[in-house]
Amino acid sequence: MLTRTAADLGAVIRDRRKRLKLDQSTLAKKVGVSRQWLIEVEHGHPRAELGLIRRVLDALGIKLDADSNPSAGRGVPKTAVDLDAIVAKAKKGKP
Amino acid sequence: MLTRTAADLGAVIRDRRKRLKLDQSTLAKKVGVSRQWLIEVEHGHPRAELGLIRRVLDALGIKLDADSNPSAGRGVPKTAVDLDAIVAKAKKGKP
DNA sequence: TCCGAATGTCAGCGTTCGCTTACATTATCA
DNA sequence: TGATAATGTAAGCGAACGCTGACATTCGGA
Repeated sequence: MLTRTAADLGAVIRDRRKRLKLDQSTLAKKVGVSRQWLIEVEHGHPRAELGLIRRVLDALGIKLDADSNPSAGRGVPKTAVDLDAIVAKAKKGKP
Repeated sequence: MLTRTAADLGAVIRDRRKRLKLDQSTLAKKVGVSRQWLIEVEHGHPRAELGLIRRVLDALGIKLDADSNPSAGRGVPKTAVDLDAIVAKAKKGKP
Protein backbone atom coordinates (compact mmCIF):
# COMPACT_ATOMS: atom_id res chain seq x y z
CA MET A 1 0.00 0.00 0.00
CA LEU A 2 1.18 3.45 -0.85
CA THR A 3 1.31 5.49 2.34
CA ARG A 4 0.89 9.20 1.90
CA THR A 5 0.50 10.28 5.50
CA ALA A 6 1.53 9.08 8.91
CA ALA A 7 -2.08 8.16 9.52
CA ASP A 8 -1.92 5.85 6.54
CA LEU A 9 1.06 4.08 7.97
CA GLY A 10 -0.59 3.88 11.35
CA ALA A 11 -3.61 2.25 9.80
CA VAL A 12 -1.45 -0.24 7.96
CA ILE A 13 0.34 -1.14 11.15
CA ARG A 14 -2.80 -1.52 13.20
CA ASP A 15 -4.50 -3.53 10.53
CA ARG A 16 -1.58 -5.83 10.17
CA ARG A 17 -1.21 -6.24 13.90
CA LYS A 18 -4.82 -7.24 14.31
CA ARG A 19 -4.65 -9.61 11.40
CA LEU A 20 -1.77 -11.26 13.19
CA LYS A 21 -3.81 -11.48 16.39
CA LEU A 22 -1.28 -9.51 18.34
CA ASP A 23 -2.26 -7.01 21.01
CA GLN A 24 -0.39 -3.76 21.45
CA SER A 25 1.48 -4.93 24.52
CA THR A 26 2.78 -8.02 22.81
CA LEU A 27 3.84 -6.25 19.67
CA ALA A 28 5.40 -3.41 21.61
CA LYS A 29 7.41 -5.83 23.68
CA LYS A 30 8.45 -7.81 20.63
CA VAL A 31 9.60 -4.69 18.83
CA GLY A 32 11.17 -3.09 21.85
CA VAL A 33 9.06 0.00 22.21
CA SER A 34 6.52 1.13 24.77
CA ARG A 35 2.86 0.40 24.34
CA GLN A 36 2.27 4.12 24.63
CA TRP A 37 4.42 4.75 21.61
CA LEU A 38 2.68 2.09 19.57
CA ILE A 39 -0.69 3.65 20.38
CA GLU A 40 0.43 7.05 19.17
CA VAL A 41 1.90 5.64 16.00
CA GLU A 42 -1.23 3.70 15.17
CA HIS A 43 -3.09 6.96 15.62
CA GLY A 44 -0.85 8.57 13.05
CA HIS A 45 1.86 10.33 15.02
CA PRO A 46 3.88 12.02 12.26
CA ARG A 47 7.03 12.67 14.21
CA ALA A 48 7.89 9.20 15.34
CA GLU A 49 11.43 8.03 14.82
CA LEU A 50 12.06 6.38 11.50
CA GLY A 51 14.11 3.65 13.12
CA LEU A 52 11.37 2.54 15.47
CA ILE A 53 8.79 2.65 12.72
CA ARG A 54 11.01 0.47 10.65
CA ARG A 55 11.38 -2.03 13.46
CA VAL A 56 7.64 -2.31 13.75
CA LEU A 57 7.16 -2.79 10.04
CA ASP A 58 9.87 -5.39 10.13
CA ALA A 59 8.23 -7.28 12.95
CA LEU A 60 4.98 -7.26 11.01
CA GLY A 61 6.60 -8.40 7.81
CA ILE A 62 5.94 -5.16 6.00
CA LYS A 63 8.50 -4.02 3.48
CA LEU A 64 9.34 -0.36 3.07
CA ASP A 65 9.87 0.51 -0.53
CA ALA A 66 11.20 3.89 -1.65
CA ASP A 67 10.14 4.11 -5.25
CA SER A 68 11.95 6.84 -7.17
CA ASN A 69 9.21 7.35 -9.65
CA PRO A 70 8.01 10.84 -10.47
CA SER A 71 4.30 11.43 -10.78
CA ALA A 72 4.37 10.56 -14.48
CA GLY A 73 1.50 8.35 -15.43
CA ARG A 74 3.00 5.18 -16.78
CA GLY A 75 5.34 5.00 -19.73
CA VAL A 76 8.38 6.56 -18.09
CA PRO A 77 11.32 4.66 -19.57
CA LYS A 78 14.11 5.02 -17.09
CA THR A 79 15.60 8.29 -16.05
CA ALA A 80 13.50 10.82 -17.82
CA VAL A 81 12.72 13.41 -15.23
CA ASP A 82 12.04 16.98 -16.15
CA LEU A 83 15.04 18.32 -14.33
CA ASP A 84 14.67 21.91 -15.39
CA ALA A 85 11.10 22.12 -14.26
CA ILE A 86 11.96 20.67 -10.90
CA VAL A 87 14.92 22.91 -10.39
CA ALA A 88 12.95 25.94 -11.42
CA LYS A 89 10.21 25.03 -9.03
CA ALA A 90 12.75 24.53 -6.31
CA LYS A 91 14.15 27.98 -6.84
CA LYS A 92 10.76 29.59 -6.59
CA GLY A 93 9.84 28.05 -3.28
CA LYS A 94 6.33 26.70 -2.92
CA PRO A 95 3.63 29.42 -2.57
CA MET B 1 14.31 0.44 -4.14
CA LEU B 2 13.70 -1.60 -1.05
CA THR B 3 15.23 0.21 1.88
CA ARG B 4 16.29 -1.99 4.75
CA THR B 5 18.22 0.49 6.85
CA ALA B 6 18.30 4.20 7.47
CA ALA B 7 21.57 4.31 5.56
CA ASP B 8 19.80 2.86 2.55
CA LEU B 9 17.24 5.59 2.65
CA GLY B 10 19.94 8.18 3.10
CA ALA B 11 21.70 6.89 0.02
CA VAL B 12 18.51 6.99 -2.00
CA ILE B 13 17.89 10.56 -0.95
CA ARG B 14 21.39 11.72 -1.68
CA ASP B 15 21.46 9.95 -5.00
CA ARG B 16 18.17 11.42 -6.05
CA ARG B 17 19.17 14.88 -4.90
CA LYS B 18 22.34 14.82 -6.94
CA ARG B 19 20.54 13.46 -9.95
CA LEU B 20 18.28 16.45 -9.69
CA LYS B 21 21.26 18.80 -9.44
CA LEU B 22 20.18 20.14 -6.13
CA ASP B 23 22.63 21.02 -3.38
CA GLN B 24 21.84 20.35 0.25
CA SER B 25 21.04 23.96 1.03
CA THR B 26 18.54 24.24 -1.76
CA LEU B 27 16.79 21.01 -1.00
CA ALA B 28 16.75 21.72 2.71
CA LYS B 29 15.16 25.08 2.11
CA LYS B 30 12.65 23.65 -0.30
CA VAL B 31 11.63 20.95 2.13
CA GLY B 32 11.71 23.17 5.17
CA VAL B 33 14.45 21.53 7.18
CA SER B 34 17.93 22.59 8.14
CA ARG B 35 20.91 21.66 6.04
CA GLN B 36 22.38 20.09 9.12
CA TRP B 37 19.45 17.74 9.36
CA LEU B 38 19.67 16.80 5.71
CA ILE B 39 23.34 15.96 6.12
CA GLU B 40 22.64 13.64 9.03
CA VAL B 41 19.82 11.94 7.20
CA GLU B 42 21.89 11.36 4.10
CA HIS B 43 24.46 9.81 6.38
CA GLY B 44 21.84 7.43 7.67
CA HIS B 45 20.58 8.96 10.86
CA PRO B 46 18.11 6.30 12.06
CA ARG B 47 16.15 8.42 14.47
CA ALA B 48 14.99 11.18 12.19
CA GLU B 49 11.34 12.10 12.26
CA LEU B 50 9.19 10.15 9.88
CA GLY B 51 7.29 13.27 8.89
CA LEU B 52 10.37 15.16 7.78
CA ILE B 53 11.72 12.15 5.94
CA ARG B 54 8.45 11.91 4.12
CA ARG B 55 8.60 15.55 3.14
CA VAL B 56 12.03 15.04 1.63
CA LEU B 57 10.97 11.98 -0.29
CA ASP B 58 7.97 13.90 -1.49
CA ALA B 59 10.08 16.79 -2.70
CA LEU B 60 12.26 14.35 -4.57
CA GLY B 61 9.35 12.53 -6.11
CA ILE B 62 10.00 9.33 -4.21
CA LYS B 63 7.01 7.29 -3.19
CA LEU B 64 6.96 5.44 0.10
CA ASP B 65 5.34 2.09 -0.25
CA ALA B 66 4.51 -0.12 2.72
CA ASP B 67 4.12 -3.53 1.22
CA SER B 68 2.32 -5.92 3.54
CA ASN B 69 3.70 -8.95 1.88
CA PRO B 70 5.42 -11.63 3.88
CA SER B 71 8.40 -13.21 2.23
CA ALA B 72 6.11 -15.35 0.09
CA GLY B 73 7.22 -15.27 -3.50
CA ARG B 74 4.32 -14.13 -5.55
CA GLY B 75 0.98 -15.89 -5.67
CA VAL B 76 -0.32 -14.87 -2.27
CA PRO B 77 -4.07 -14.57 -2.85
CA LYS B 78 -5.30 -12.32 -0.13
CA THR B 79 -5.04 -13.11 3.54
CA ALA B 80 -3.01 -16.24 3.69
CA VAL B 81 -0.52 -15.64 6.44
CA ASP B 82 0.62 -18.38 8.74
CA LEU B 83 -0.91 -16.83 11.81
CA ASP B 84 -0.16 -19.61 14.24
CA ALA B 85 3.50 -19.70 13.38
CA ILE B 86 3.82 -15.97 13.77
CA VAL B 87 1.95 -15.88 17.03
CA ALA B 88 3.99 -18.72 18.39
CA LYS B 89 7.17 -16.96 17.39
CA ALA B 90 5.95 -13.78 19.00
CA LYS B 91 5.28 -15.55 22.27
CA LYS B 92 8.73 -17.02 22.37
CA GLY B 93 10.50 -13.75 21.96
CA LYS B 94 13.41 -13.65 19.56
CA PRO B 95 16.60 -15.29 20.87
C1' DT C 1 -24.93 -9.52 33.30
C1' DC C 2 -20.36 -9.43 35.04
C1' DC C 3 -15.35 -9.83 34.75
C1' DG C 4 -11.09 -9.59 32.60
C1' DA C 5 -8.48 -8.15 28.77
C1' DA C 6 -7.43 -4.72 25.39
C1' DT C 7 -7.15 -0.04 24.39
C1' DG C 8 -6.94 4.94 25.31
C1' DT C 9 -5.51 8.96 28.26
C1' DC C 10 -2.83 11.59 31.63
C1' DA C 11 1.28 13.46 34.06
C1' DG C 12 6.15 13.63 35.05
C1' DC C 13 10.99 12.91 33.56
C1' DG C 14 15.49 12.19 31.25
C1' DT C 15 17.15 12.06 26.65
C1' DT C 16 17.67 13.42 22.10
C1' DC C 17 15.99 15.83 18.32
C1' DG C 18 16.43 19.57 14.97
C1' DC C 19 17.74 24.36 14.72
C1' DT C 20 21.21 28.17 14.52
C1' DT C 21 25.76 29.82 14.05
C1' DA C 22 30.36 29.39 13.08
C1' DC C 23 34.23 27.21 11.43
C1' DA C 24 36.94 23.05 8.79
C1' DT C 25 37.45 20.35 4.80
C1' DT C 26 36.72 18.99 0.29
C1' DA C 27 35.27 19.52 -4.62
C1' DT C 28 34.88 22.31 -8.79
C1' DC C 29 36.03 25.54 -12.19
C1' DA C 30 38.14 29.86 -14.35
C1' DT D 1 46.90 27.82 -9.15
C1' DG D 2 43.61 30.35 -6.56
C1' DA D 3 38.86 31.35 -5.47
C1' DT D 4 34.27 29.99 -4.69
C1' DA D 5 30.86 26.76 -3.81
C1' DA D 6 29.52 22.49 -1.62
C1' DT D 7 29.91 19.54 2.11
C1' DG D 8 31.18 18.02 6.86
C1' DT D 9 31.84 19.03 11.92
C1' DA D 10 31.06 21.24 16.42
C1' DA D 11 28.69 23.54 20.45
C1' DG D 12 24.69 25.34 22.62
C1' DC D 13 19.62 25.58 23.23
C1' DG D 14 14.50 25.07 23.35
C1' DA D 15 11.16 21.70 22.24
C1' DA D 16 9.43 17.24 21.62
C1' DC D 17 10.38 12.52 21.95
C1' DG D 18 9.63 8.04 24.10
C1' DC D 19 9.45 5.85 28.66
C1' DT D 20 7.30 4.59 33.14
C1' DG D 21 3.31 4.12 35.95
C1' DA D 22 -1.28 4.66 37.07
C1' DC D 23 -5.87 5.23 35.93
C1' DA D 24 -10.33 5.48 32.52
C1' DT D 25 -12.81 3.36 28.98
C1' DT D 26 -14.22 0.02 25.71
C1' DC D 27 -14.52 -4.68 24.03
C1' DG D 28 -15.51 -9.79 24.29
C1' DG D 29 -16.56 -14.02 26.18
C1' DA D 30 -18.39 -16.95 30.10
